[in-house]
Amino acid sequence: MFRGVSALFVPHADASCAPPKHNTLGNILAARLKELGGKVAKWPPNPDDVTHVVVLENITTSEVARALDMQKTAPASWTPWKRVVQCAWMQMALRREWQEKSNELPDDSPFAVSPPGAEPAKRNVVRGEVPCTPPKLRRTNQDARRADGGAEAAAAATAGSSTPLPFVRSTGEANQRSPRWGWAGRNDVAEQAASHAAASPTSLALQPYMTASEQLEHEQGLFTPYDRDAAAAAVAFLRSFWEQTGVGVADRFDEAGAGAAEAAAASSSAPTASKFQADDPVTSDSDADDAGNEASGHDTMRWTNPNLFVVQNLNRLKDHMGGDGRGPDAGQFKEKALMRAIGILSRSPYGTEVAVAQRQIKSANEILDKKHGGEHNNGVGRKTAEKVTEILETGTLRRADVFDGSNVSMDGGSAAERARVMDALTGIWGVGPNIANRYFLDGVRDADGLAERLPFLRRTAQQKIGIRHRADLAGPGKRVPRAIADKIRKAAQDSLNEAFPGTACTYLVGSMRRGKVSSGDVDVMVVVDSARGDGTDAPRRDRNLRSALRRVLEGLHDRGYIRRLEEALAADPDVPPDYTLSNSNDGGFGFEGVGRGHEPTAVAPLDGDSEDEDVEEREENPPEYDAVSGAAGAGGSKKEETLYIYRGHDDVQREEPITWMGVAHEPSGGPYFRLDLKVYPRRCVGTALLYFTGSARFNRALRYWARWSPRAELVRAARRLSPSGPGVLRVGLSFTQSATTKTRHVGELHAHLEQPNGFRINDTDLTPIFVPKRVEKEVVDPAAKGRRWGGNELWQCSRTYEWLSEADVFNAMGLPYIPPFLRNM
DNA sequence: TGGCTGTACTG
DNA sequence: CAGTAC
DNA sequence: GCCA
DNA sequence: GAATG
DNA sequence: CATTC
Repeated sequence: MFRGVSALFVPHADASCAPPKHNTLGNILAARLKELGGKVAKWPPNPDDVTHVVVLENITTSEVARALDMQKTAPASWTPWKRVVQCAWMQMALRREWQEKSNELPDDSPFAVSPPGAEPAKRNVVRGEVPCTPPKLRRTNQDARRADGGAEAAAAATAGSSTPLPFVRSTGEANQRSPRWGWAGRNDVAEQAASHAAASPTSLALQPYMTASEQLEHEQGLFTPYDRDAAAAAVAFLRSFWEQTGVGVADRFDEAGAGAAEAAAASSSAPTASKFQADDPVTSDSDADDAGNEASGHDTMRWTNPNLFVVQNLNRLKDHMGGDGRGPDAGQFKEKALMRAIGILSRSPYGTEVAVAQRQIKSANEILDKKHGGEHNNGVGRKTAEKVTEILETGTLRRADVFDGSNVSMDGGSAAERARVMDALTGIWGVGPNIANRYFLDGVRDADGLAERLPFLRRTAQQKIGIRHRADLAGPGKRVPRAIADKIRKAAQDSLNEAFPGTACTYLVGSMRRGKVSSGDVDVMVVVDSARGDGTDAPRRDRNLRSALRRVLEGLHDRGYIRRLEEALAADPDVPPDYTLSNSNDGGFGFEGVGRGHEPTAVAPLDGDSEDEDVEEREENPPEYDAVSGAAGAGGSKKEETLYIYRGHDDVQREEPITWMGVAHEPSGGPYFRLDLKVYPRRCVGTALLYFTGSARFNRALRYWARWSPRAELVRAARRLSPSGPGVLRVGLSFTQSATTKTRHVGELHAHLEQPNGFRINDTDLTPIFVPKRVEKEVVDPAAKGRRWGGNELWQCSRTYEWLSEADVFNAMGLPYIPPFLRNM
């Protein structure tokens, strides 16, 4: 097709104008171009050898000229212009070749780059991504599809909440639903447990709060009973800390706990209280992590909430606030702020006025007038209050109207359309707000539209899987029933038992462990006890965490739950040419998913003493166990003076957690769902379970509280755990760069430490932290370029602990054990 | 004005 | 790094 | 958006 | 090509 | 990934 074409690739306007390298879009295109008989012009180019100038970005010809100038190419020789076209043209040609076996070059005029002097086209495209104008053809197709979708949606709307939920058993479940704890009061703990037991046939009758996986814990002596009231109080307390919201509300746990418990009990006496369960684990169609949505004005809100109207309006606005990830101006936090108000209102059994009286939400005026004598507003401040006032007074929210008005246009389409498209696109696994936004600006309107472009997009493995299974995975109604999750867990356990009897244990975690009867995905955690078994310290391949994961995957494959990569590709009739080529990362396991850490990566010198080691040599001669165990996270082997970082090498003992995220379905067929596997060493079962059980909000609340709340008990707990008192320490410095905080050792800080005053929690550790107070000496590497200790950095105890149960973790923090089903925040 | 959980991985 | 995910 |  | 951000 | 070494 490209015979006679000699293309010069221009990377992009602000690049250094080096020829495109590696796996860039330019390279992919260049490779295909050569395959199809074209030529790729060398850089710097000889004008005579070039028939097309292909730009990887939507730039003007003058910018191209500037780019060429920088390469010392006489601009004069480039006039008159050859065809300067967007790379989309080549992509289109390639697609045509692939789809239609066409032999003709497509018309390039729609892809011509605007001439010098013309208004530069808007740069609404990621570098290297398919730029700008979508081909006409697809636009009409889209219109057709959109019309269809609209009709369906309308039909669904008239039918009420009858949208079929593919994964949820259609019979029975609705009738098993019962109110849960929380607003409804203390008895509901028991009720919840009962319904939980009903939902989980394998639960022990005697201990109704145990899920199947807890039963397993119990058998292993890991389960700890709990004090129901204390746990409920602790949850109420932590909840008040949800993301900074409740800071200062109560400094003392007991006071706050008692107060909250009281409030809960009081509200339970309200006649209609049980109607307002925002995230009933049994009832809810979505995970608790989405709470707020559930109370939204959509068809999930079946009960009558006096605040429904206000909530609906706030929610309309919230839907347009979707975030820019965690960036500095991330809408994430605005969204969260709105959700706080929405949550308060939707949980309240009273109308707004009553809620105001109860201080569940302050009245707009009150907030505007004063600060409540120092009290906090539950994180609902001026702007939100104004919005509530507006809704109450005018019956609508202008800002939301503006967004929702279909005639309001913004880059790439109307605001209302944007919200819809963003929803559809972010529903794809691997596509977040930023990427979705780019696609929107790019003219993509739905997942199918994105799928059409897939061959010409450099995308992550996740996104490819996400797109391939978009029909099964996307959308709010797609849920996995507990029974299937149980089967998967059991299959995993069985596979391990066959291969490595007695050394590995599986848990069903995620929302399932919190007692939900269905979930958006299946989370299974594997714990490998590498030390158990033959009684020696010697590493064994079969105790390797990675081996365990491989074994689980193979077992799941043998039983028909997951596919090998080849099977997935073979089953897909529409596999585009480069679908398999680029950057697919399956973790080296060969199954349809994204594995983590499969190649040995780095051998870095420790303390800068030794020369760089040869990675390949190390691979050929796997290091002895002693040398490697240090690398595995136990503190480094000073003897070797080299820190080995292996990403899951089968020959070494690997003690770092390993994950696999992929898709699975029932052996008999049926829709695919997301499956997450994570393997941990035994020493962190407790913290790992805590993390992987969630909920996300619970984790955030807990971590935030543990780190920042200078509660006496917390400090005492930290001191109890900490091996050393105050002293002079050397610490690294961390700094913020580009909206993310990086820790890098750019210097040393000699400071007096006070007692540890909090904890830092992650999925492998709970460590006491110190805030260095008086700085004595600061030695900063010039490379730090003036960056200094910010004052908020923490020194973290380097000692590692064994967290063999969740109860240990709670204990260490001075918290009562909080059972999983109470963690649905 | 900076922080809002903490971490690992891709491309 | 920016982005995504858990 | 809210808070310190 | 590996390392870096 | 894009860029630098």
